[in-house]
Amino acid sequence: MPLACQAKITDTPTQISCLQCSINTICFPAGLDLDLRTELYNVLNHPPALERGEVLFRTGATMKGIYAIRSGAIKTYITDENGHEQVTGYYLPGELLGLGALHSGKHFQIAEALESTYLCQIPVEDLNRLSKDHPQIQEQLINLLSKQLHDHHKMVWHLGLKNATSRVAALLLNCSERCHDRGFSASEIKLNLSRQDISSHLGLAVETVCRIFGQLKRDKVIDFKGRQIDILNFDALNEYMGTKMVQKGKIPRI
Amino acid sequence: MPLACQAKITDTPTQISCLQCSINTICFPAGLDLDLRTELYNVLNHPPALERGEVLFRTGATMKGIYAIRSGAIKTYITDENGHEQVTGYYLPGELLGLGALHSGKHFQIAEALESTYLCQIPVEDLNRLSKDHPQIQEQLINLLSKQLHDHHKMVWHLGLKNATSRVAALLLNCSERCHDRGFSASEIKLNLSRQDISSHLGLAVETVCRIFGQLKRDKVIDFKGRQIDILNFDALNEYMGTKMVQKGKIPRI
DNA sequence: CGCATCCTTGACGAAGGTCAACATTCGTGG
DNA sequence: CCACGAATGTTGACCTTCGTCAAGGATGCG
Repeated sequence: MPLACQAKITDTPTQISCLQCSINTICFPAGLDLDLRTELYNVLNHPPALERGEVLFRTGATMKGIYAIRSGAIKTYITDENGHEQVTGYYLPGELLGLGALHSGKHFQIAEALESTYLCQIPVEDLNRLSKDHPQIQEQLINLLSKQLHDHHKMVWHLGLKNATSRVAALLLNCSERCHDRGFSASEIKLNLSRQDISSHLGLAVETVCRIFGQLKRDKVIDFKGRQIDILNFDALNEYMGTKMVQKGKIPRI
Repeated sequence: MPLACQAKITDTPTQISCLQCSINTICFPAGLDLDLRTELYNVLNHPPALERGEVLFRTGATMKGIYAIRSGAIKTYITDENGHEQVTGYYLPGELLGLGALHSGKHFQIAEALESTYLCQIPVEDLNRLSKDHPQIQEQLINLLSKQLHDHHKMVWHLGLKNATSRVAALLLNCSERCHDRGFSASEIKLNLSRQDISSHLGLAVETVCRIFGQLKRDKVIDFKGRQIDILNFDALNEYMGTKMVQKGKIPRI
């Protein structure tokens, strides 16, 4: 019986193996008998790849399943009446998507691929069916939900930071940490959000994000080329995120 | 067999009945047999009231159980090295606390009572034990977690809004909605956070929060006396939260 | 190659932070 | 019950940070 997905671990977040995946505890819980493994293998499916700009689900759509990202990246956002979008989340390989819709069965946000993205999906009906008979699976689901909740608490913390630089620093460190947790490099990260996406996520203007990136580069805290970011000085970044840097003239003009 | 808590529904969020409580589906799931009800009644306990300023749990503390607020209010916050605190959440009667700690067993934030607060608690070990035998309970827990996740997505959205007034409006509307969901008044809310707490939560200065409150009062969008807030014009508040209000001179000096 | 999209930088003004003074509320002890 | 002080809330003056507008550069795609 082959495992469902067997990608290799690489240095930059491209493809992820089941070992690093958020839902591997669901797909392949420890100490499971062969029958259940087989059944899981049968319900776990791989939708066709999403191309950049393609939408996985929209606001109000019925939840079809829970998704884990195998490779690529997804952003979630909401739009107001004027079509103006605000990014609410950014998901990396190995991470789960759309769990906030479990209780209502309806999605609240729009999920869009930022690049070619491969997913694993477990359809809700299969999940529900298997859950009924296997408390282990439910237990894992509870753990995953709790973990996500924890991550979101962190995000609320980061978004409540008072100045632009600390919010940018928090985003970079958060992304770095998540990459690291999945076995990728913590210092060389590909943040495939446009500057526009980043600014909308953090509640800033695009130009402010650019200027802060530029400043961090000049200060040799990070280096970047486009969306490929290299963190050079974690300590400095942590200080920027903390309260220390609320002093005068940290980001002078020119 | 008496039910565990039998408070009455009132107009302002003081005490909540089990009917409106988040965890009533856990305490008393529909179609449960008498044995399980009895067992639930036995594990559900009521810790002594917390007084204003008392701490329910701290960062790093072992999770003892899941808590629902019967009456009162709780804020959660984190502190940096300098002891500066940042509020990350605000919890009303009928709401759940500390679910983000389920996966690790350790709390990440500090939870502190904002006034005299009564709680219901289900100890983790009892929850785990009952969960093993009763998939219904686990299912409910999954629903609750998913609901919270959804709420936090909203919070991330609100905190990403670009200007101070819209963030304040979002907080007020969010609070109003949650009061309404629990059967309380949507327009007359007691937001028992200090201005300091609000500002720290929204990433603003205290003075800014005061000025925005003052402006909203002058514009007859809200009225307030201390922490008792009366929403007079929901449409206006919604517009403030949206993008419309990013025009010039909305908050002139005097 | 040419267009569209994204990124970057500058100049300027407005929103919001900081500092300071004062008002109000609340809790405590006389 | 009042008096006092501490904590909290409010307002004003001033200045920094950040948003806006505008222009130009880089990148990618057909």
